[in-house]
Amino acid sequence: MMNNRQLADTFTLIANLSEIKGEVIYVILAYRKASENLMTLGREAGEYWKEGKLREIPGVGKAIAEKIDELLSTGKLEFLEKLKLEVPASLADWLQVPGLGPKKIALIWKTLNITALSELETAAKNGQLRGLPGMGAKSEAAILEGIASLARRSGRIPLGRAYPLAQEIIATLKRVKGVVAAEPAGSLRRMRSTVGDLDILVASKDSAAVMEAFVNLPGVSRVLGKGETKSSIEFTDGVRAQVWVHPPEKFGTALQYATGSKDHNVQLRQIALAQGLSLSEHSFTKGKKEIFCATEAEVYETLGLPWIPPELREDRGEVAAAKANKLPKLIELKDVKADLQTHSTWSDGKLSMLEMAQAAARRGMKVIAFTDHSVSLGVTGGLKMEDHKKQAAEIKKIQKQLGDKILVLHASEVEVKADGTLDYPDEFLASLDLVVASMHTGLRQPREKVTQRTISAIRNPHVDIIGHPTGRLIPDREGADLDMEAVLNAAAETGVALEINAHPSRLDLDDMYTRRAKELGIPISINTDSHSEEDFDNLFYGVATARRAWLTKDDVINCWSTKKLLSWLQKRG
DNA sequence: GCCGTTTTCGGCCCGACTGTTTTCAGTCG
Repeated sequence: MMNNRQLADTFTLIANLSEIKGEVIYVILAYRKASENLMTLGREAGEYWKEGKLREIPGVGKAIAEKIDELLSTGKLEFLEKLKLEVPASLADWLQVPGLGPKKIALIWKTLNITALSELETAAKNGQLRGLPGMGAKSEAAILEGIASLARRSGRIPLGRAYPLAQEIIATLKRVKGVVAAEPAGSLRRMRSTVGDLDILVASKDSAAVMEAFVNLPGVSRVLGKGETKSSIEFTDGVRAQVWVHPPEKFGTALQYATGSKDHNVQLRQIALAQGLSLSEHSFTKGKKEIFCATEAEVYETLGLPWIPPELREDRGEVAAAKANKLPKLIELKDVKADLQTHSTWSDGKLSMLEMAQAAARRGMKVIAFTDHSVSLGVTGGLKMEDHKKQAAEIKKIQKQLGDKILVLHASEVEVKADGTLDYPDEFLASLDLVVASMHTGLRQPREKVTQRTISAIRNPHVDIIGHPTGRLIPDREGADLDMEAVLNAAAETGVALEINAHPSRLDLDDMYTRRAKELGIPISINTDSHSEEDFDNLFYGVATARRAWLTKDDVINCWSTKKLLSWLQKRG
């Protein structure tokens, strides 16, 4: 059965081919919207389908519901097959080329009768594109450069790489004379796990100076555009960045606009229109009157709304919640008091337990659990059962040194083996303070098998937390093909906690599934999985993911008082 | 193609930038 991602890809393909075909734009937008909503559903469309409730999925009406039904029943779609006969599917790849849109693609395809990207490249090299209506030598060169940059770019940029890079750029821009403020915007500010490019917003009256500094940043290979309010660049590694410059008195509307998401902004504009206001990145206008907002809070206030945190601005119900004054009080970094998955030199960590505990304490942690790997994960120096006696003795010793600065828990990240059994027997697991069960191998098992494996770990009464539940690695590896609804239901039943692994290459569970987990009342645990001191700083990304999932500090066991956490662990056995 | 405290029909955000235009179309976010 097709999963949400495959369904979403199908509708994106329909949208792309329809666009090249020249279909009315709103039909295309509808397919795109449905595709996006499927990607961020948190629950398989197949579940809705079984219940006969496909149309409850936002953006899915009669026509798209019928198409989903056909895809889920037969795995095929007659409509798409016919569409491919009209517009060759390979043309959809052309849309990935920066600077090439549906109109030009259709023009080139129909005039030169070519469909492969390689043919397009050859045509451009041979000078066959100049001379087509509206195209000259520059368009031709831009397409060639676009194809080359496509090859350089490896898709979306992980947040863990994008965020520090953006901070560097911001630090440089803040030193430019006249700059009052500089902030990340776009999906970067909304803290999505991956971003397409880096968006940065600057407040200054002297736009030219900022643009000059921006296009001259170290490592810039191309300037894609340079204007008074907006410029964009590409670095040698293919990463793209974009800056907007607005005067300080317009910074609020500009930051709100540039942060998005697009759909969130559409909602705000509609509220504005209902009040007779028009909202742009520059200001509100009412007839000839213009209202400026220097801060974002003023923008929302003008609309009669409380300020909405950027992580929520995905058009997933946040505007309605704001209207009803029911926005959650989101978890913050300072609320986290415990790190329940860390590694020391006992397995593959770089520092001793004492050094790790001290580093965690310096960051305000009150509890740290050492979850060194279990025996079967040989490459990590996994611990045999008898090793744990020695580790327990060392914990006793360092606890004396640490005093009441931080409480050290003796734990283990126990491997869920390919056959679904855990690496240690139950009697032994019962003797540990805390058990995290994780999968590192056999992630490509068939859906049923890998799901059953996870559920059997969830059902083990000694397991407290399921570590990085899907095993995804950003941006390289998709997670296991889990039946997530079954996994979440099992977790809700047993009360086990699911982890948001804070490492930026994991962020697993993701925001969508975490939000679904919250709906089902499942406790969440945010852990850094630290192997070194710097790794503790990744907590920031884990908390951001939790915020995107609408979590409050009560939803996260790492924020509980030590007493409450220990009593929860004790009850679980 | 979707959707509804202004609509079951008529809307659906809109401004900036570039290139090929001589007043605008295409692309992008």
